[in-house]
Order: sequence, then C-alpha cells, then structure tokens
Amino acid sequence: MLTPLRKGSDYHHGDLRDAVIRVARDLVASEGVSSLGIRRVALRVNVTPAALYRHFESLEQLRGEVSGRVRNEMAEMMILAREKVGPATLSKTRSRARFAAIGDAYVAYARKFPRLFEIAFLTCDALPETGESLAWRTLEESLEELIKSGLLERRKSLKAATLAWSSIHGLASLVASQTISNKEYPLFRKSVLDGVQDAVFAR
Amino acid sequence: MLTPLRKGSDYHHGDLRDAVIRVARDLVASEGVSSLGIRRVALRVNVTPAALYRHFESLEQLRGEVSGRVRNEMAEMMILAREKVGPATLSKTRSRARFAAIGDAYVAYARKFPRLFEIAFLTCDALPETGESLAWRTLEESLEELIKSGLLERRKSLKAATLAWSSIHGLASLVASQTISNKEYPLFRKSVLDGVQDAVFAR
DNA sequence: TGTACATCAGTGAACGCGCGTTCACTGATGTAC
DNA sequence: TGTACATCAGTGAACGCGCGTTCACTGATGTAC
Repeated sequence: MLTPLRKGSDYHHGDLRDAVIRVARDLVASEGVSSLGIRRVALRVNVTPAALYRHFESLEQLRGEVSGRVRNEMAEMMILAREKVGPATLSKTRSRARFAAIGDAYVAYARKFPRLFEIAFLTCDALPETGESLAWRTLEESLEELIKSGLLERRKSLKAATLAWSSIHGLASLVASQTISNKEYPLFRKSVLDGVQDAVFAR
Repeated sequence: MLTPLRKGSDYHHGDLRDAVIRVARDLVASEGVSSLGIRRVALRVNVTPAALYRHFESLEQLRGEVSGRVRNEMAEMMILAREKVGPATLSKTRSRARFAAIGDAYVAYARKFPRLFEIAFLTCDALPETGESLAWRTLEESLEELIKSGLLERRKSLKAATLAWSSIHGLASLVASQTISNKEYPLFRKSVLDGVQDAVFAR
C-alpha cells in the first residue's frame, strides 16, 4: 500500500500532504466525521503523527481541507454526469436533460457517500479560503444554457438558481441523514425535479 | 444552580433523566455536537458520570435522545408560529399564511440554533424509536387546510408535501452550515417560498 | 405510630485508552562551488 | 565530477488530558407489618 512516489527511500514521503487528505477523506467516508483524527490518519499513511504538522496547522484545518476536497469532488461528479448527457446545444430537450443531470448527480453523491456529504456542509471553523464554488458555477452554466435554448427567462434565472439549489440540497440532505428512506426516495426525487421545473421554466 | 426538585436531600436528584437531556441540548447548542459527552454533561448537572448510566445505555443513546428532543422542539416552534397567524379557516389567504408560517419557522430555527439543527439530522446509530414525526404531521395538516380552502388539488398534495419539505429543509441546512450568508438569505427565502407556491398551488 | 426491610438512584475510585500537540533530533535531498 | 553544506520533511519520545465505562458501595426512600 501507499508506496513512496519517488526514488527508493521512504524517509521522505514525496507527497504527504495530498496522501493525508486522500486518506482522511476515505476515513470519513467509511467511519464518519467524528472518527477523523491526526493519529488515525498518520497511522494509515504510515507516518509519525508529528509529520502531519509539517503540512497542516491543526486537526481543525485538516478537517476543513477534507471538506473542501469533497465539495470539489461533488462538483466533478456533476460535471461528469452533465457531459455524459451530451454536449451543450440550443436544443430544449438537451439543455433540460443536462440541467436535470447535475441535480441528479448532486443527490446521487449524497446517497452514495452520506458521511462525505455530511462533512462537506459541516460548520467549519477553519475552511480553506474558497471563492465561488465549482458546484455553484456549474449550476450557473446550466442555467445559461436553459436561457439560450429559450426555456428560462433571464430575469428568472437567479430565482431559479436559488430554488434549484435549495431543493436539491434539501433532498440530498434528507437522503444522507436517512430521514427519508430508499423506498420513499423516488417519489421525493420526482416531486423535487418536477417542482423546480414547474416553478422556473417558461411554458 | 440546578436545585433538587423535591425535599431537602440531594442524594436523589428527582428527575435526572430529563435534566440530563436538557443540559445536553444546551451544551450542543452552544458548543456543537462533538462536544457532547457523558462527563461534560454529568459535571454540569452536578452528578457523578456513572449516574447517567441509570438512565442511558451509552453516549450514543443520549445523543439520539437529544436529537429526538430537538426535532420535537422544532415542530413546536412551527405550530406556535402557525397559531400566531390565527386559527384555521377556509380563507385562502389564511391557510396560505399558515402554510408559509410553518416553513418560515423551520428555517428560523435553523438560523437561531444551527448546532441543534445539525444534531437533529445527524446520522444516528441509536435513535429513539420514532413514528411519524410531529413536524411532518404539522405539514400534512397545513396541506389539508390548503385543500379545504381550494388552493391545492388533493391529487397534488403528496407532491406538494415532498417538494415543500425538501426545499425548506435545504434552505435551512444551507443557512445552518453558513453556506449561504445572512446577506444572501432574504433572496433565497423568497425564491424558495415563491417557488413552492408556483409549483404547487392551483391558479 | 414506629420499626425492619427491600429497592434502587446515586457515589467514588479505578480501568485502560487514544487523543492533539511539542520538541530536540536525524538523515535524505538538491545546490553551490 | 566530487565534495561541503543548508534545507527541511521526517522520527521518536514524551506531555498532560479527558474520555466512556465498570464496579462494589451507600444511603435516602417508601412500604409492609
């Protein structure tokens, strides 16, 4: 496992910072936020606890770093799902499908990795300084497509963005926390997707 | 502080179980989920740690108990807000206002007590066996009013419930996690409330 | 009304543990000459 | 090409701490007679 990336030596790890975040992510994914710890992670990376302090100021900062990485990961899944539908065109069907795809991917992520979804939106004291998130930018792009294809009026687009995000995020959160079960999920999914479209699309 | 409820003795506490949950709730509210602990709570209740094991099997169970209590508290706030609008009538305006009130109260709670909102929807291994929640029942009552006053078609009411809950919950969650700031909140709030009504109410 | 007794909610001490963080150190690496 | 040296990412040991849980116990309470 975890072979040093360069040379024969393993006194210097090579890319400890990245390895730590990756392992921390996996730890949270499988055992939950509260099981994230300096020593636990160090053990799994095969490194002394103190070594982590070369790369992170504190546990709190590591937590923030993981949170940020997960938010990015989510956005990447959204983009991937959107591209899988096909490239952007002016087609109404196409842009609608691409829009639905990013919402679905968001919820799918929360279903697949509930613990990661949890840490992504945990109140963090020490977040890495983040500008506008990749996920939000992806949503904006999608709305732009909807406008260009004539499905959405420009003046409605901000409302559309906020409503879409809130309701999709809520669905994801209820799923992740197991407040709604797998059995109830399809109904919720349909209601939310339809509802967003009812409220937002020009008809 | 925390005087014994009966008699002069303080060897027996009187109502330790309830006091523990109450204090645990307050601890979470002010310092977050991860600061909840048997010893911390015991200290604040002025009781030996071991005493708590007369009333709870484990920390995990106490956590679940707090989570349940908070969900109830939220529902009570919702009902209070709804009644403040005025009693149910057949008036369209009235039932719409009462509907909006419970949604607003839900989000208001998350804004006021973000840490409590957090624990209410945390994945818990040991939840107290709970039937249908009070909050959900309150939402159903409100939808029934909307139907009776002619604002909502019965066949749409399940969709209305799920959409309303998802989007309001999402808004609350984004607010609690500080993903959206106080400055952005009014826009989100209006978008969500309007959006739900657009998607759901007969026009 | 007074006494013996069962009940059981509390005490207090101890258990072993893993935690985050610090510090003086070491040794691999890359650079300047 | 070979050597001296600065750099700095790692080690290893130690710190003090607070944690959840256990156990044999104690003493207040309410009940039966």
